[in-house]
Amino acid sequence: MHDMMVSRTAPDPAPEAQSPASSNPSFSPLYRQIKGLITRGLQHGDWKPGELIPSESDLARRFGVSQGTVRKAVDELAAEGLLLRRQGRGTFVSTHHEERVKFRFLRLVPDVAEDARALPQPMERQFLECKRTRASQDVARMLGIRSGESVTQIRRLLLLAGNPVVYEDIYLPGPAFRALTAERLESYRGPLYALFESEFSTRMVRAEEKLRAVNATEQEARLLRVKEGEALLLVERLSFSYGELPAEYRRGLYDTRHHHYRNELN
Amino acid sequence: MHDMMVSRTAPDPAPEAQSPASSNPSFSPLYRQIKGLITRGLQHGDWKPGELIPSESDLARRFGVSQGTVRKAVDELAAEGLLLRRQGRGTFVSTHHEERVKFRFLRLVPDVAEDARALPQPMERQFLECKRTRASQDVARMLGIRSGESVTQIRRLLLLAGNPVVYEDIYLPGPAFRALTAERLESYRGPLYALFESEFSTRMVRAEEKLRAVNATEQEARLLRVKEGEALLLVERLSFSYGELPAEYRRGLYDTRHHHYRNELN
DNA sequence: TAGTGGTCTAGACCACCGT
DNA sequence: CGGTGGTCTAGACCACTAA
Repeated sequence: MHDMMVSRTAPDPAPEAQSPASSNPSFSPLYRQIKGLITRGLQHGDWKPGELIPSESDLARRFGVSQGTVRKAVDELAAEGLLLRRQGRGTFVSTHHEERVKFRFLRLVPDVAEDARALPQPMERQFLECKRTRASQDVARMLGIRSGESVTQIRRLLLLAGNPVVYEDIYLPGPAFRALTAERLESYRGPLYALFESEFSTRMVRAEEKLRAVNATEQEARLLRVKEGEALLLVERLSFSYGELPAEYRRGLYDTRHHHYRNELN
Repeated sequence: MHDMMVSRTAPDPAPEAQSPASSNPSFSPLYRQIKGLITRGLQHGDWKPGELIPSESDLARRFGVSQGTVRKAVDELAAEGLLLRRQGRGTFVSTHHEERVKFRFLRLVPDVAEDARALPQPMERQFLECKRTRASQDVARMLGIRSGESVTQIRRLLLLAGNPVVYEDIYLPGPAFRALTAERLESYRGPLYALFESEFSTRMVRAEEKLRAVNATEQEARLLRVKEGEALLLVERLSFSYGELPAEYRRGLYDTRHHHYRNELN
């Protein structure tokens, strides 16, 4: 991260929250430019997940703006989950190692959970496969690569008290995950995304999911120990790393007889 | 809404974003108290959905605080969807009549939708029933009333191009909806929540959904024109009005062969 | 006690909307 | 043009953390 001043008329590259009929479309407030600079610092690896970033007053000095302007930029980044503020300590780069944000993307909760907001107890994992393969047309389209390109595929089960609840295929693009092995997956304690972050420099920032109900095939039924034809929740997830880069495609089948997918609408 | 000053030490009744190990738990920043006062004004009906609320400087004068403090309060309310800011015009009470927020709670989109963020075209509606009945134990528990109390039940289909896609039962608590009839439902153009807002003084502010996959029963299969046993997406929704008041319970079955439920994770 | 984020203020100016 | 929300500043003080 370099010290640098900032212009007051540069356009905002981020398409978020744009007025459709803006009189001056090439206008970006200062704090958004600061936000962009901080984001670039995160992408570039100036500060790694879990690390402390410079204080607001420090950043304000570097960028040549007031602390309030930096504050607004950091506010938005914290709201998007890229940064984590801790009063009295400083501002940290978000990480999937954080106890508070573990399983941030898993919305499956047991029906009997007394408090739906409580953290789910971790499930047992069983890895069935971890191999290099070529992207099918579907997978390639989701990941924004060409079909036939190399991807890493993980197949696993999640179990609760010995009962399989989730069966999923995970696809990771490109050569970044070449070194990933079944053994490493087995030995690692903690969320997959924490592993990806620590050892493969890929941090998942946000994700889009598509949900549908499907009837279990014979193979799926066997693995999840349900009857063939049983209704399963199919969850397709596309995860993005910094800069809206598609970094993982996941296809999960959830047994929802004793669990449900929880969502909040605002 | 009365003019009134505000204390600097009153506790924050809202449990949101509380530090678990706060040294001084009975501390609430000024802007949260202002937020509470505005929320109370909304509950009390001082400003109705779609109406303009007083300007920030006006509110600041009334409450005896600076404009920046009011601003922060309004920012949060706008982020929660209770208010809508429009530069140059003012701040408005959110309404389900807004073109931009119609079908805010319906996450079902056609598989072929080129832009997932595009507004779905409105579906045809077919009301099967609208009657007064007694709350079952399940429904009563969800709505926070006693079983046996009077509720209004609506049963309907949503269709796209003549094909049924959603079959749902809607339960509304108490006497507020006594006047609701099948005829009114049939004649009304626009989202249900807009009708509830305009004619029954009930605005849905947020909702929680539980999703699972179920096999279609014979009756469900007939209504949705699918095979018996076909996997359907069961969506249970509990909607809340101002002040976290449960105001609607909904049990919907979605045919997800050509549609999916879309969700974003952050 | 020093340093961090969190709140609050007062004032200036800008972008946008309706008239 | 006046009024609204939106941005930016500078400075004061508070709450919290760690040493």
